[in-house]
Amino acid sequence: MLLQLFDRLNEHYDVQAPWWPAQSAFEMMVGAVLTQNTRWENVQMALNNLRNLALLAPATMLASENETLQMAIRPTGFFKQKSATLHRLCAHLLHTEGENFDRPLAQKRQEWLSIKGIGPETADSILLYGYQQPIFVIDAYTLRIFKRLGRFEPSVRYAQAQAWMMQQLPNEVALFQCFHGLIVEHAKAHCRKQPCCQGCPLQSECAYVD
DNA sequence: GGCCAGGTGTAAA
DNA sequence: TTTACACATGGC
Repeated sequence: MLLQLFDRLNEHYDVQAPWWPAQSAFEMMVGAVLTQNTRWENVQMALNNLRNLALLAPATMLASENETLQMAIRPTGFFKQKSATLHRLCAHLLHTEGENFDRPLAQKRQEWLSIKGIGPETADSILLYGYQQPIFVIDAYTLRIFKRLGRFEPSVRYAQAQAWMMQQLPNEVALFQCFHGLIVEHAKAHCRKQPCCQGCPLQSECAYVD
């Protein structure tokens, strides 16, 4: 049934794995931090600033002055916290450069979660889109849509929602990437405010309000 | 002018 | 363990 939902969305939106809009893995990771509780349009402004300043590489970003970095990412809000998180992210990347990726996925996830400013959604996004690891990303859109569909309890937790999704899906990176992308595109197009609206491909299933 | 956005960390109940 | 709140800018 979850795959049916995937098919339904897939018929309405043009989403191809890996979907995440970025020119490099590092840019993807930076975007994941910057989009925390922030519109993607604002993230794009910040990414353009960083690109113009040649800061879209771990070494140059780590070497950048905190004030420079803060000015560049200001459009995304929370710029003091995020600049510190980005510097920690760069340090982690440079420190673990050249390491083999043979450790269990759960362990790699814990390493990312240990970085202050990187929580479950950001860590899973980095693993799925930056490292092509099979883990499902839960975001505000996912929670909202599946609550409305009556699939999630109103009080559902991140780990619970993630386990529920992954139990029902084949463990495939491209599927996880595509499905999450479809959820985001669908939410942006149809599920911002109202439970449902004209042209919503999930209208027939949408019976719940937040 | 008020509300919201692809979260996270911290403190208090 | 769960809930409340701060963090901040830009667009509608």
